[in-house]
Amino acid sequence: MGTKKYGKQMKLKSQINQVIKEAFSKAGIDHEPMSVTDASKAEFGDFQFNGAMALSKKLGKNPREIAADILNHLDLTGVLSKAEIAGPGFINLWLDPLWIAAQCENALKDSRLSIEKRETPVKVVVDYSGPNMAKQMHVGHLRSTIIGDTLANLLSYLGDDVIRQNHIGDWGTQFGMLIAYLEMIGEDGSVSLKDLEQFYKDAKRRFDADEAFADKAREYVVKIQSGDAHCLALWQKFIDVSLGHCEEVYDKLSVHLTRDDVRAESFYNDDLPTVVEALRAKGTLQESDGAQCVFLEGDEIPVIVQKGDGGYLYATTDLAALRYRAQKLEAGRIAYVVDARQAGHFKQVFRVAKEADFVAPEVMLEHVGFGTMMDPNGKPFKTRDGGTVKLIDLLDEAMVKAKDAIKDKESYSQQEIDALAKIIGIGAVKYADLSINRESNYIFNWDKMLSFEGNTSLYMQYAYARIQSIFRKYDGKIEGEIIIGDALEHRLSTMLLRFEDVLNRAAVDAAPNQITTYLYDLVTLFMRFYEQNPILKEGVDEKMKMSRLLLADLTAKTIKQGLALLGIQVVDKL
RNA sequence: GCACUCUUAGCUCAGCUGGAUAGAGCAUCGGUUUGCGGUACCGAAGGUCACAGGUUCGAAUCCUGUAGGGUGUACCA
Repeated sequence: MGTKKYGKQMKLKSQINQVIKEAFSKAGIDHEPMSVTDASKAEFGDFQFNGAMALSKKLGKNPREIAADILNHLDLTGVLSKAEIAGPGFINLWLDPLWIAAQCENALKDSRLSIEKRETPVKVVVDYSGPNMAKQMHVGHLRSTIIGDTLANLLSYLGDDVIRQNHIGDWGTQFGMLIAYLEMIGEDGSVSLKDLEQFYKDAKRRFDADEAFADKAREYVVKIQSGDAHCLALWQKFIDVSLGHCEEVYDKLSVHLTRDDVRAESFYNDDLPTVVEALRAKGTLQESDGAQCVFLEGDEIPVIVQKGDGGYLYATTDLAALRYRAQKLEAGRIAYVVDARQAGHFKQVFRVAKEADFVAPEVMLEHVGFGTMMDPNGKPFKTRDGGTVKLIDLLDEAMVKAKDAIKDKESYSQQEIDALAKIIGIGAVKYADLSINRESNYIFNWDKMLSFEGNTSLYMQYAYARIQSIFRKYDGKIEGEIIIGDALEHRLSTMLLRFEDVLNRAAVDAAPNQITTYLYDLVTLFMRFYEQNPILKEGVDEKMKMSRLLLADLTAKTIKQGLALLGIQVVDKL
């Protein structure tokens, strides 16, 4: 048992790849080996190397021969303990239980679970949420808000320098109407603005019915744009209140957006003429039907940056924002967490920005698109009368429904129940969204998301609480080492070590569902382990008890950390 | 019209850079020495991965075409 001398080193796959690479070199194979993959079945080991088949043609040898050659030079003294050739030339790999155990023990000692921070952080702008100040946040903002926040959490955790940007919509003709109405009502606005949706409707009704009011609204649009102090003050008041509504939602969602992250549309106002000028100077600008356009090679439709009447458009603002982010913020990666329907728009804007040198060629521009939220019938999510569902109402409903999931309500105070309901309810809504492939549409289903069964936040939270209950019951010192006793312990501990790779992969792909899939697999495995390998029961050997407690502890910590990245909390008791 | 995208079990979804007999959950059926939280665990059944070609040693995955759905398509954002 004296071989646990391995340092703190993770990135599981890359370590195994390193072993393979060394074998290649010793065997004199002058090719870069492909990466190992997770074994497709437990009986095939922990990982598998499939590169022998691919090399067959290049080396003019049959794949099993090549596999044998690699295997003969494979170092089975450190990370790996066993390797076998199977089928046409697969190499199945088993990790060394001692090595696994040592790695898990190291992870337990480290507050970051041995997850390394990137040595050279990338400055990443994550643009998400972006609500329109004229209206209340509705379900359409949910996905951007929580996917974006998760991405920001994740990248930040992995060591990137994350800059959150909330590109709120605070500019445009509708604000003339809204502030004219605000002024007409004459109060400070805080009362009537309680329900922005209603306020908007009232203003619109007035606008349509009252010609004088409509004129005033139009006049006010011009006045805000020309910097009229009175109108700007009204406008500012309105934005403040509206942003306050958003913050209420962010707070409920435990989303880390603050006023410091706000870079509103209006922030770029002064830049818009210079963006157009810069494009003109580049010679990419062309007039068409009175509008200033950029025609991109191969695209039918131009990017219009200035209207015939001289006004600017959202493409102009996006270009200004891109330039600001690339040049002022010095971002190396800019991610837009926006509805997939805007794919075409971003594709064009990104191209223009690069071609105009607003953004250096090496800067990664990505549209992190996502699908639409549907009702259980597969239709876009709406209220019964066809209106949009206010996000705050949806979240409140989630908390109400969540109360049913609490086990012994009698043993909690009302306050505790409310706090629990928030953690459960909001967690369920977020998890349901984050656990499906970002790019596809998803069907919103209360019963499913608030179930204890399947890949849900409650199943995770339950597993976590159950582990905590083991520790409450044990209530003693945990001292000892991890012993990999059986196949399930082997699989569980290996799974625990995969966490870092999963996070890195999810960060690259901007895919939160890779994290949830992992957590679900981990918890399922733990539940099986726990069922089969008693921890506190009579007759369990003391050393095994300690080992299992340690594994349970690391599992709980991994669940907690994984959920934390998704912005979901855990509780010790459910 | 053109462009983009999707189609995997009855339902909801995984399936990572192509790899072995395509995986989960729900629903259905059956099981678990009073079980450390049974809101759990185990098992059975269930798929021509829309269809047809192609590339490859190997395709749900890559390419082409067909059918069906969704979305976008110049002065809204």
